Amino acid sequence: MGVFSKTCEYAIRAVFYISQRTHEGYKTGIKEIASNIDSPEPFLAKILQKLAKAGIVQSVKGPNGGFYIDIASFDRPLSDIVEAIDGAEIFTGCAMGLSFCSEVNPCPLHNDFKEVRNRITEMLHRTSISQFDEELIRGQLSLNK
Amino acid sequence: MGVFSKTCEYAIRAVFYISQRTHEGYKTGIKEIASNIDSPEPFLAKILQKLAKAGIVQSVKGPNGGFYIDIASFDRPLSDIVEAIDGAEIFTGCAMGLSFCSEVNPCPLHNDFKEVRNRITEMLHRTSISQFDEELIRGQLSLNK
DNA sequence: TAAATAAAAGACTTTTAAGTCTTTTATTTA
DNA sequence: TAAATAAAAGACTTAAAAGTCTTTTATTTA
Ligand code: FES
Ligand code: FES
Repeated sequence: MGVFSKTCEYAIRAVFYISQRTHEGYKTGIKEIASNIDSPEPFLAKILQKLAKAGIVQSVKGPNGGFYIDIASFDRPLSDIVEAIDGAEIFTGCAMGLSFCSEVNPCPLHNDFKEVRNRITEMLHRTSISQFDEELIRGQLSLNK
Repeated sequence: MGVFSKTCEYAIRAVFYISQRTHEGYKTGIKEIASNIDSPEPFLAKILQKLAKAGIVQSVKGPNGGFYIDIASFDRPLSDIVEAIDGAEIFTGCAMGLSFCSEVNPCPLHNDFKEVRNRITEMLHRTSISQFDEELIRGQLSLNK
């Protein structure tokens, strides 16, 4: 089990890929996205629908249609994707599954785990959707395999 | 979704509870453990069987039987529990679900995520099963709710 | 040694996550 | 305006995680 659900992993990879393609001036169809991020095509379709409803990606139907990211969305943080797919638990939940994390009656791992959680939160808030476009275009970063 | 599976959360809570009770001089039955860590009793039974096979907890059947932790196991790190239940993925896996994490062809989150993963790994290696016994006995830490 | 106790074992069910398929709707272009 | 294209919608299936139940085995104690 990873830190994010499989669905969320596909979502993040897809959004990075779409951002890169938008940066290059293209709208991108599901088939191309799926093959470039190594995900099952119909499942990815479901995920992109959800992201489109959340306003994280944009889409147009018909010939020359596909998915893209509008200027306003380029700077959205990765945390928006994670929250839309997996919810907020990763930002607030207890390491050991207590129903809520608190300073007043903490679990044994609380002090260490809140640092971990903060790091994850910082990473996801600091990182933007379009942040890696150039490195992806240059082929220095990987979204598949 | 948390960082650990639900099964693993129960396992950690149970082991801390058994350690505390062993420290106080008792063997503890499943019913008592389940009610004190707020877990479903028959599911916990399965989990404890697995931990017993892994040598992380010890058990004796029959009257006055139950679960306890032998002296040699007190100092085992929490990572042994996590690895026995969830496997090693949390220590080595890629944030975005690439089939392996590497420096040579990293995903966009690699540099940030390896720090997160290192923190989790350190926390789990540094923390021992018996480390919180006294605070648990004093009621300063919580394993339920 | 019989009865009681408590974990081990394994088959089973339920729930959730992951993945697929078919039909509909919107858009473009010939 | 018809044909082609591509996403949206929703019903559906499969696989994995979570949880339950019943029977067996080991141990103790009366
Ligand atoms: S109470 Fe468990 S992490 Fe805060
Ligand atoms: S390659 Fe993704 S975390 Fe290392």
